[in-house]
Amino acid sequence: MVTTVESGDRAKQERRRQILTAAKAVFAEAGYHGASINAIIERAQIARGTFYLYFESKSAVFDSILDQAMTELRARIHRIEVDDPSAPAPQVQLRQQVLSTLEYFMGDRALATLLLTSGSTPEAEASERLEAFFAEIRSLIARAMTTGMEIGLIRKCQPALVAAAMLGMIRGVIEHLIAQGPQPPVDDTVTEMITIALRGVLK
Amino acid sequence: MVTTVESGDRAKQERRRQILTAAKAVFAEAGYHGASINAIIERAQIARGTFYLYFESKSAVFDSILDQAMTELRARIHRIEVDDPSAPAPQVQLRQQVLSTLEYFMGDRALATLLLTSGSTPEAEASERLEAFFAEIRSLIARAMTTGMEIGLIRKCQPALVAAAMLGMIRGVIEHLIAQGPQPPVDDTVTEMITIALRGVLK
Amino acid sequence: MVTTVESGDRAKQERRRQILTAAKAVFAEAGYHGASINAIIERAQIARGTFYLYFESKSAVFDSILDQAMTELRARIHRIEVDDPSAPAPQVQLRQQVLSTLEYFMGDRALATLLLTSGSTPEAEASERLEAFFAEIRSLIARAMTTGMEIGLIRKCQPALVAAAMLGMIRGVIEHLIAQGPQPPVDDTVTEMITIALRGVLK
Amino acid sequence: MVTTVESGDRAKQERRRQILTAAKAVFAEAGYHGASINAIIERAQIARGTFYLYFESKSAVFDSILDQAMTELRARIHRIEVDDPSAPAPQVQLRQQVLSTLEYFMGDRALATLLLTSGSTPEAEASERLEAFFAEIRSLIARAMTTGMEIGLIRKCQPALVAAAMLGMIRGVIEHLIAQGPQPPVDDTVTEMITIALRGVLK
DNA sequence: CATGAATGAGTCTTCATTCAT
DNA sequence: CATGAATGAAGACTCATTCAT
Repeated sequence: MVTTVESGDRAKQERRRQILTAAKAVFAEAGYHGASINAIIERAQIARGTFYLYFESKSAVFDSILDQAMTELRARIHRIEVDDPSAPAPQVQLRQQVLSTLEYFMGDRALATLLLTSGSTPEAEASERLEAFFAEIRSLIARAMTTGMEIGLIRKCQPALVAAAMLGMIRGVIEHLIAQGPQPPVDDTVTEMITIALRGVLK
Repeated sequence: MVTTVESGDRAKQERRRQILTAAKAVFAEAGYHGASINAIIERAQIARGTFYLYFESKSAVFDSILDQAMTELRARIHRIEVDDPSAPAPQVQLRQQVLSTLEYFMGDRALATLLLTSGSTPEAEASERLEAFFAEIRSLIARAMTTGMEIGLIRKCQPALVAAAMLGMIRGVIEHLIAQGPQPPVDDTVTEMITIALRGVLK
Repeated sequence: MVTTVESGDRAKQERRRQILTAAKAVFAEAGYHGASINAIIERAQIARGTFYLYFESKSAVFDSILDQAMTELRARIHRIEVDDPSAPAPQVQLRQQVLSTLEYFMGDRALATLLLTSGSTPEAEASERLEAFFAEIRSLIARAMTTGMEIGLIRKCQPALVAAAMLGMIRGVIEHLIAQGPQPPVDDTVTEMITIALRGVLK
Repeated sequence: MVTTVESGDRAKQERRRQILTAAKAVFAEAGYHGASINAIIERAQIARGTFYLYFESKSAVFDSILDQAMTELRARIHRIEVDDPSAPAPQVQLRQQVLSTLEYFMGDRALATLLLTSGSTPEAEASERLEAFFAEIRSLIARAMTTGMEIGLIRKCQPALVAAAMLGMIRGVIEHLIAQGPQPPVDDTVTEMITIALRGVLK
């Protein structure tokens, strides 16, 4: 009995995943408005009603996808620790976070596309949260800049502007990697990105 | 008679502009799918049928807007001339182009929003052309990098990746400026942007 | 031009009427829930979108129908004037009101059916107002009873109960008339109804 | 073995009742169309499939409820016996039947609501039978009137019309009692009702 | 017998587009 | 040229019913 229930639950989770995956792909291809429940259920190979057995509405799936992605990303991105001597060097921490983030996106192209393009999309309330998430990251970068200036690591600059530029740069690179097709050696890319950010392109 | 026709033509052009302006605002606010013909004609103060007198379809206005913007931008962005001794120094040329571009966007926020967010939106064929336009710019930057490397101005780097990063950075900054509200001193911003790109943020 | 506009308005009113009539019939046949927009537009010979050009929603038409009916009925039913010497005798007033009401219903069977059966139907807010309307009438009758008792015309009784019984009786008679088919001589019916109410059926 | 089967049958009957009770409440609250299988099974605390183990369809439960009610009512209402000297006086018989009917309804408000409002509801075939049932009662009253006229007890009147009025009156009163809330002294109400019917409200 | 996941026909509503005036 | 009434395809969502476990 217990086994039955458990396998039932597992099956349910499986279905949910299946729908989420289909929805993610459709949203990535067509955007929130352009995506139709029809397209999602066709891709997921389920009946119309089944969709609504697992999600309350179109915007609910959308929100669910973005929320999960933001959770995953938050787990990969933190403040860089500069005071704790037991922590790795700042540049190592930075590299680690960028690498981890890029790898996450490369592992789920559809999701990356979604994250990059769904800043618009009113209607779905998660969209605002996505914007808030980006603001959060910009703020993280800005504070890193301020700290860096204080400890003499970073040159005098406008932290907010630099943060906006950096986040844009990251997005640009991710877009580039996605457009490239399959697995590029993310490692070298990270090195290049960080170099650009820290030293620019001049000789 | 000729005068009448001419003034008629001028009036027609005026109407077209009026619709385009309204549409631009609506598209910027709601995105391609979220924008309704209704919203556009209300904003333009015209009747439903009149809209279709000037544009074939919803996507036609959208395309028209993007096309015009791309034309304007192409007029502001060129290859940087390094051989011609009569041309200004490369950094001056660069600065001029970036400044002109930013000023164009600041003068038309709605359009800037559109350009930044309409990478998604299938349906409207201009969206692909927009993607092509961005590719064009990335290619311009990439070639500038290659040239720069050849003449020993730029350090060894992956031009395509750098181009993606730079374009992303520009988009990030424009987003930032738009979000800021009214007229910031674009001039300083340009200086900062170029500094980041060329020298990074390290001291 | 004025003529055109006016005829346009008249045409619009005509359309509205056409839809209302169709809707009334469908609601009467199938009840609020059972009635589908499909059935209404088929009966009205219009396209789906046209319906929504004239009414916001299904419940809006329903409300509109009931509201209009209640307005019409209110115009036919008033407090019976017993003090004013210039007014007709109470029994004449009563007869007049009952007659007028019955004639109204006989002139629009579908509407009568609707009024008689839509006490249930939640969802449409007019349904509550209909219930309130019936309560209003019951209250009118109850007060008439009280007054009648005071002036010694009516025997001692429970006004509220009598009111409920009387309203029920009226509804029962209307149902009966509708079921009968075409034009019965409403006049005799009214006489009988009033006689039952005032003197009962005993010899 | 026999015992098991019997207890099984009894349990089955129990389940059936449980579902009927739940359904009755839901139908009374929401009407036939407004009632959902979902609401019924939630109220009955059973699984979706179980419902269909006991009833063929939604309309089948509905029919079953109405049928049972009609059976119960038929057991309470008969022709009034005027010839048999051993029978109670006609007015006593009348009183007994009205009282018994009212008590039945007061003991099951949900059912009363259902009976009063389900005259509409096509779809469920029992609705027609309900209409037939009402016709049956009207016919009973009409024949009582005719008989009454023949034996000089009732004044000259139109039996069919009087029957419709009387049935309407009964329904009006039941509605009134239900709306009142808990147990009013049904006895006095019956007296009033019969008085109205027989002698009217004039002094 | 009981369960509840799955189904898909059907519902209301929106909106880009057409066309008679 | 301008208008706006009319259209109907398409979209999101509900719910009675079925069936494998």
